[in-house]
This record gives sequence, C-alpha cells and structure tokens, in this order.
Amino acid sequence: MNFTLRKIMGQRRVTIADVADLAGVSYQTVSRVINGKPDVSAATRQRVQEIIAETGYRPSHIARSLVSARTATIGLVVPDISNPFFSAIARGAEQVASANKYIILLCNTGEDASREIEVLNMLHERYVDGVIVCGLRQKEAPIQTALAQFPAVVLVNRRFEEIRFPAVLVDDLLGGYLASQHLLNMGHTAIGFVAGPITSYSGIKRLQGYKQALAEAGIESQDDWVQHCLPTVTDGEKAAHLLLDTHPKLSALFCYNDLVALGALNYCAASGRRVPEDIAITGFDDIMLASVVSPALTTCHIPREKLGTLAASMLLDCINEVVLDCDEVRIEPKLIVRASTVESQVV
Amino acid sequence: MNFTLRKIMGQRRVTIADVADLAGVSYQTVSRVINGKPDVSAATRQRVQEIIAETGYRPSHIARSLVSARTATIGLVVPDISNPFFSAIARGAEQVASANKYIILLCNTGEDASREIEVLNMLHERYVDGVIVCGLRQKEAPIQTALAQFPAVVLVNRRFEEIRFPAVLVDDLLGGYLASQHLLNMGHTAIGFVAGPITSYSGIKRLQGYKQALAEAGIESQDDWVQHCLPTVTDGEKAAHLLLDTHPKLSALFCYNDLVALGALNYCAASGRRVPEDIAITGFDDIMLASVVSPALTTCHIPREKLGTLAASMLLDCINEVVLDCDEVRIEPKLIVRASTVESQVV
DNA sequence: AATGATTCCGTGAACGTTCACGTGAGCGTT
DNA sequence: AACGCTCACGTGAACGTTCACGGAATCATT
Repeated sequence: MNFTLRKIMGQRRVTIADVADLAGVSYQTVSRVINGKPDVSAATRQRVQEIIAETGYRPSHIARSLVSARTATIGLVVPDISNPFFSAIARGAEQVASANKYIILLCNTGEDASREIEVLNMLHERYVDGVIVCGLRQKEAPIQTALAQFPAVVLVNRRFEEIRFPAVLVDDLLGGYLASQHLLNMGHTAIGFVAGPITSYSGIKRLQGYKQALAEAGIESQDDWVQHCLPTVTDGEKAAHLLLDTHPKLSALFCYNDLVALGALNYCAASGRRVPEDIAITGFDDIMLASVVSPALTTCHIPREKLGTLAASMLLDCINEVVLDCDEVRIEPKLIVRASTVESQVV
Repeated sequence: MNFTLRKIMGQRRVTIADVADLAGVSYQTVSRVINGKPDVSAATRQRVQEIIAETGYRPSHIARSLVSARTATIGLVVPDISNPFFSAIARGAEQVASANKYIILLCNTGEDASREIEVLNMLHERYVDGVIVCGLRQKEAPIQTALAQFPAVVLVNRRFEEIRFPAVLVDDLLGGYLASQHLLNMGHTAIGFVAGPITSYSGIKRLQGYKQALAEAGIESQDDWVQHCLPTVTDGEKAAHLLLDTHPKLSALFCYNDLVALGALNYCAASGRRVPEDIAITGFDDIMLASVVSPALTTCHIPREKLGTLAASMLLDCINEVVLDCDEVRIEPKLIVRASTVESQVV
C-alpha cells in the first residue's frame, strides 16, 4: 500500500474516482472495467482491477440505483417473522432472491393492520423493485392503492376482488372444508372454529369451508361457535377457553392454525379434557410442532417454503416483465390425520 | 386531478421537481416542506403539502442516502431464518429497528460459511449503516476484514480474540456445563455430545463446558463421543444414529440445540430406545418445540427475542456514536429440567 | 498521402435529493 | 434616504454512478 492509497482509505469510502485517480484513468474507464464492458485495453483493465483489489473498492449500489432506477431489492411484508409459517416463506423467498442477486427488505407488521400501509410506504420510498406481501390484514381500498404504486406485487394468502394482483394462494376454503368434514366423519356435530384474526383472508375462507361442510351434513352453523383470536398459542388458549366455557357441548375444535391449536390443547389439558376423547382438535399449516406435540395434531399440510419460492419467482418474473402463465397459483392443502382427532391413531 | 398532474403521474415516479413545478416553487422549497424546516410561508407550505398529498409523492430514499451517506438500513445475517432461534432474533431486531425508522436487509447464509463473505459484500455495496451477524461460521481473518468495513457491527453468539466487536453473547460454556452437570447428577457417566456445526462458536464453547463438567466429575472426555452435524432435525437424527451405533454404552446425549435433540429423540424412538430410561437427552435454546415434544426436552433457556432487541439497540447506539457502557453483553442460559432427562418428571 | 475504420479513452449530463450559499422584498431604524 | 435585518425563496454544487456522446491515436486501405 503506497502513500496515496493510504491517504485515501480510512478516511471515507473508496469511490470510483479514487480508483480512477490511482490508476491514472478516468472514472468512466473504471466503470467499464467493473461492468465487464469492452473498449478497455487488457493492460489498463488489469491495472484497474489490481487497484480495485488493493483498495477493496465496491461500487455503490445506491448511486447505481439512482441512475438505473433499479435497486435489486424486494420487500417482504409478514405479520410475524417468528411464526414458523412466515419464517419458512421468508427462507424460500430469500433463497430465490439471492440466487438472482436480489436482496430482501424484511418488514414485520406485528399483526397490526395499520402498520401495513406504513411499511409499504417505507418500502416505496426505498424504491424496491417489488414486494411480496403475506397475510394482509387490512381490508379496504387504501391498501390497494398503496400496493398499486409498486412496479411489481405478489400477494401470499390474500386476494382482492376489485384489483387482481398476482398471488400465491392456499385453497383455504378446501382446507377448512377438509378439516371440518374430517371432524364430521369422526361423528362430531357440534364443532367450534377458533378462527384467527377477524380480518385474515385465510380465516374467512376457512370459515366458508367450515360452514359449507357443516351445511352439507345438515348442520346449521352457529355464529357463536366461531371465536376470533390472534394466531398465537396464548391467544388460542384464551379463545378455546371462552368457546368451551360458553358452549360446553362442543366436542371438536377446528383451529385457525397449529399455534392456536396448541393453545387449545393446552387449555384442554389445563381443564382436564382429554384429546381426542372429550374434544377433538385440528390445526392448520403442519408446522413442525404439529407432529411432535401430544397428542399429535391433525392438520392441513401446506408446503410453506414453496409458497415463498413461488412468490419470489413470480415476483421476479413480473419485475423482468416475463409474462406469467398464471397469475394466481393455488396450492392445495393436504389433510394429515393424527392423534388429536382419532383415538386409535398411532403417531 | 388536473391535466398537468395526470400527465406527470403514471409515466414515471413523481419527483421533488414535479411537485415543485405543480406548486410553482423551486425544489428547494419543497425540500424544506418535506423536512419540516423553517423559511417557508404558511401559505406555500400548505400548497406544497396539498400537491404532495394529491400526487402521492414520496421522497426517494436512494437519493437521500446518496447525499447523506446514511441509509437507515441495517443488515441482518443469519444461518437459517426458518430456525426458530434466528427468526426470534429477527423479530426482536426488526422491532427495535422499525421503532427507530430503520429497516432490515435480511440475508440467509444457509449454514454455508463461504456465503458469509458474499452477503457481507452485498450489504456493504448497499451502504448499510450497520450489520448484525448471527452465528458466524467462518473462522479466519478474511471475515474479520469483511466485517471491519462496516460503520457498525454487532455479533451475536460469536466473538473474536483478535478484534473485539460489540457482541451479544450467550454464555455457552456455562450452558454446556450446566447441561452436562445435570446429566452427571442424574448418574450418567457416558455422555455423548451431538455438537452442531464444527465451526460454530457456540458449539465450541458448549463443548468446553461439557468437557469441564466431565473433567470435574473425574471422567475423561473422549473425542469420539462428540459428533458434529448441521443444526437440523434430520441431521441430528443421523448424528445420534452414528453416535449410538458406535458407542452403545452412551446413556445420555447433550445436544447442540433443540432441533438436533428432536432428531435424537426421533432416532431413539425409531431404534426402540426409551427416553429417559435408556437414553437421557438434553437440548439447547428452549424453542417452543422443546416443551411440547414427548418426552419434553430438558434444555437451556435463552431469551431469543431479547438477543435480537439487544443486538439492534447496541448497533443503533454504535451508529449514532453513543458510547456503549458495555460492548459485550453476556446472557446467562437457564437450565430447564423436563422429562427427557428425569423419569418421574411431570410435564 | 489522404481516407476510413478500429481501438481506446475521456467529457458532460443525468438520476433525485440535501447543503451552503446568495438574493430580493419588505420593514424599521437612524 | 441610506442602512441593516428578517423572511421567504432560489441557485449551484455535491453525493457516486451510468449513459450517450465525442475525440485522439493507431493501423490498414485506397
């Protein structure tokens, strides 16, 4: 490291101009070398590359973005990254993103619908090339205009009737139907639904599936068999408590997701109810928990990581203006029967 | 929306100059309004604000970053975001970050040490204001210089002897010691260690604690009682298989984390071993799984989300050049005894 | 020897902001 | 009437790149 070099480094970041000065060429030549473009002699190219290596120069993505209007960045909005359902999606999305030299800006809304617009605005200010938005809670028009500002959008587990955004959807109606039908087949007639967030699109669809299954079995579904809650263990426990207290005749609970189902299991254990003998319980998502808890949870399996990879590759296609063969991918959940609904079931 | 406005919008993004033109002022005045600075009359301020609202103008964070050399962005590097340990850290970090108007760039290395430098370079190009790096696997000097380029760094579960970075550390030696001592107290003398990634700093420290406990009990620890593996359920299962096959006399396994421990539990179940009667098993981290699996896992509790909030607030302090009272926070793990090591234990 | 093509490299502008200035209008003071 | 002050606003430069040019040198061609 010579004196000039030492003088430049350590004070501020090395820029393209510094490299140019050290190499005795113009910044444009350095730019050409960086981007592997022609019109540079082999000798200068090597000289410049040596200087770059010496100085540890890295081009500023910021400056690049400013001129190219591309950031190679995508936003990922989730209600709760610590929920295994969303962390698996994040992993899948990150994998596809980084394989394509994109990077992910992570936003956690904390199940707070009002934060959704807020984080979308932050992402918009940052000129992300696109966003993947999971489990949007907000219902109304403002969120749609907030979404429409982006060059590309993919929704996960949510669709709008009014504006059609590309989306990766779980067939929640089918899932709700399958789970409920299974409980009906097991002989239950009074089935409660621990329904998750009231504004959850998935929740609404699962409710429809639940009602449909009950209707087909000739059972009139009752609105107060449905109890909303946050999709967490503690809130699921509270909701199960409430539901079973007010409706002691319920013999089965269809739960919004596995976390909520675990909460229900906990409440049953605490209140001396046997599962599945006294109460049958089903979950949703098939997170790892579901298979290891006792009794193991009957649930609907969803390929969570695949949701993430699918969403990310759809988004990248949109960004690169590749025409999608299908702008709404629908994933079928698969019912997994385990001990929480079937007495003799061996785990 | 008048004609001029309509003409500007929809073609490209609204810029400060567009707003200025529409308001009949210079861009500097608009800038003043945006940043709530003085030297603008109430009348023009309102006019400008109206135009901003009408056009939905959002200042470009990119351009701002270019001049301010601040991005209000921090990088978060984790081996695997779908691992509950890291997703909890992410949640904690995100919470502190967003409360301070920062946003998080998420990088998943997929347990691949060579990707660590790669993602750090990506983050550096993006001029992040700082990075939180979790569970670094890479050992050598290059990673240290890669880290040193950032304005601020906080390590989680890793420290270097040579360069002292601010860090949030779990006292892994203590954890390893506590877990091993507990197994010794239960009467075990042949204790295996399913040790996680060979380059994991936590793993190395837990190994030390394990060896220390054994030594204090007068037991010579044997190198081939230690089996490394990826920190996943499937790999833990394989490692337990290998260890118990080659050393049938082992009566206890101290596992790197709860996922690995679950793998070990699975293998014991598959091979007809009873836990804890035939084999006692302990995990680490106390993820939700640990308490619900059967038998429930004895493990070391770590306040994971707090690790994230601590790391993020330390990082923000570094960025804002607040002097830290302590640049290495050490968290004490707490042994949680459950049924996987104690026969009579009631869950 | 003049022309043209090719190779290599540099200059000016632009991207959308903020910062440090500069300036003109209006007002009160002497 | 000249001065200085405050208020409101505008101008030029800068941040670190890339893009569209333009131009000098070299070499082969006529």
